[in-house]
Amino acid sequence: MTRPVRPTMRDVAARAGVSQALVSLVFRNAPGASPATRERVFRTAEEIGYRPNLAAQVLRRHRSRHIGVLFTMRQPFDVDLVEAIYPGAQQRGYHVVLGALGPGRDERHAVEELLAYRCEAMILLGPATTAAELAVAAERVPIVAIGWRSSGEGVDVVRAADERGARLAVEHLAGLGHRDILHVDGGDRTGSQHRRRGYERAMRRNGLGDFVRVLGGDHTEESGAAAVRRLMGEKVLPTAIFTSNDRCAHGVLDTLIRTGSAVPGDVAVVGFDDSGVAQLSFIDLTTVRQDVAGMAEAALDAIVERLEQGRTGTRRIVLDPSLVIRSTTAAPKPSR
Amino acid sequence: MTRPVRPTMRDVAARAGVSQALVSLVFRNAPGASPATRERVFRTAEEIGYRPNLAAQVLRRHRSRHIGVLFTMRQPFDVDLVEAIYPGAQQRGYHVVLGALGPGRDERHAVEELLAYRCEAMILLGPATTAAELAVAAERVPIVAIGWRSSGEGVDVVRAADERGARLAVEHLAGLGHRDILHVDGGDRTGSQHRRRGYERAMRRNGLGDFVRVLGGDHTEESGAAAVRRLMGEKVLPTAIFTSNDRCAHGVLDTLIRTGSAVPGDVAVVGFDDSGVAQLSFIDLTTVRQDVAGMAEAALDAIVERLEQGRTGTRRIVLDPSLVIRSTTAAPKPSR
DNA sequence: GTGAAAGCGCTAACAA
DNA sequence: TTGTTAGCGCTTTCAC
Repeated sequence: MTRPVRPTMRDVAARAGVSQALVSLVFRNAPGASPATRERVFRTAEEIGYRPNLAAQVLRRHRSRHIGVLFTMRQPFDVDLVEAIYPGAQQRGYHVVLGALGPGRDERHAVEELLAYRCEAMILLGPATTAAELAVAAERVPIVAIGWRSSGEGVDVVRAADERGARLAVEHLAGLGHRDILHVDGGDRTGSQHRRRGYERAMRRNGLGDFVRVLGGDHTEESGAAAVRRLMGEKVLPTAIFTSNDRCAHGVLDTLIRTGSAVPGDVAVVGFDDSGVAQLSFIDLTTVRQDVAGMAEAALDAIVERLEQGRTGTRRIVLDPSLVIRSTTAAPKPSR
Repeated sequence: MTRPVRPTMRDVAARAGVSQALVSLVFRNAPGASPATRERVFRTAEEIGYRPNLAAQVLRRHRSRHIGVLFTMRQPFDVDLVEAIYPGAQQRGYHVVLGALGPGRDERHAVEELLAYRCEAMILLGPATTAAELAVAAERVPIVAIGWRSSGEGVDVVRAADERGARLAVEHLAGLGHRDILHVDGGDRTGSQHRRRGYERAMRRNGLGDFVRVLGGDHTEESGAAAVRRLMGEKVLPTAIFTSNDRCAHGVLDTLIRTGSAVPGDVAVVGFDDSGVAQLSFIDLTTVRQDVAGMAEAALDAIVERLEQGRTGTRRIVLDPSLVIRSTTAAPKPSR
């Protein structure tokens, strides 16, 4: 069991015939080394396969330049966000450390782990943690919650204007002539409460207060499927269904089609997020698009402001969603 | 911009009135401290909010106890594996460091990053990297590739018996009376070639050599949808379609249903993986199940063997897949 | 049962 | 332009 001892800066220095400090200089791209030396150091390092020891760097620099990102692998929207965060972080000179949430890995645990890695800041996607718990973590490092509303101090929030998004959906449907528009909500999931409220208000504002109807759900396909199955017991289906996210819409859509309802002929469907599933050619879901790239940028900017510009006040950034009209919506059948 | 200076072991030691070395002892659960001292150290640490500095630990111990896991967030099967790896790694006393692959984040880059974090070993899920490239990385740390075939030395491989899996699918369909069984393959994706070969062989072995037909695809929903659309131009559809993975099967399934074909009435569909999508109630896909838990365990064991038991020879572990019969398969219509 | 001391690989201030 | 030096926070002998 030979431990593969990796070359250190000292080894590079010895081989290149310079001091170890100079090697450090060169690797940090700091000024103060002649081009010739620079070249030689790099070549020597290459030759012996040297790679900087991040642990030593972090220890010495008192900075890790790591940003922790907590997310749920199963949520396509979270994945979209993570993919947008990666390049943005790199641009700003930070590394991303992923913390996956899931069965058996709760938020507390994951936050602790990211803290142990010496993350300088954390981005939380759709966190379920209470404000109080977050505040504790926020004392240690800047925290940005995406898609989450906090009244807690110290936690920056980036989110979509969920209510406006829901209004876009309702007005689109109402504009097509729909009146019996049902909402499958997202329970206590990210943004759900405000999407539901936005739905209710928009319905009333459009004179459809009598048609307001909400079925309980969450942000999974199964909850959408279950909602439609519950509906099947009734004589008439609503002419349109607006769901709290795309995964739920997927369940609604597929279950409708499999039970013989045409979409959008019999029932129109609108989702929320515009995650990958909505964009599949055979799903082609009309949905409320959240500005993923904008959210990622805003979150990173919020972190940089705190880390490098000394901001201390809490920020709340709200981004406007937009409606993406695809093929799951059309005017209701004239017969109704 | 006050840098929040975190308490160190020295601080704990000073406050508890012991030496710093003793605090270290206590935190490592090493023998040699009285219960009273132990208690006091822990209490003091708690009081001042001390948390061990992982960077310092890694630097000093020459061990990070980190295992890097490279995966594709968009592949449900990869996500299943990651979720199985987490608890297994923890049991064995290791931390998991995630490296996400995706657009703009290639394997080389991700491997380099995990290496920089001082990962002691790496698990690669369905890697696209060539053997040669992997061998370079394998010189530094033990590498286990899941679902990948390597002839390269030094890289352990854990995979499903893809050919057998394909045979299970074909024999199930043939047993139901299907003859015209088409395969949508996975191009160069993980396991595809062997699934295709398994399909071809099983067809011939069952006297269906004349019906062998492969449509090119990959492991995405769109490739399944595209395959069905290509098929629509023809007078008759096959009575059964076997795809190289579940996502592709999803595209096949949904496109069939949307274009008016009944499943399994008109066309039977079989996927591969048994990932989350296959288990959705409204998809309920008959599929070839890969033993995710078994693969995760095998990969972790392979790593521990190398790291702690000094194994050096290359291992190849092949796990048997099994057939999960759900509702997308049935006997073909008698008319045909 | 406890403490002193050396040093992991690197950075950064200072000296030459 | 280059070298010297003092640690970062921790682990780990080796004394006491």
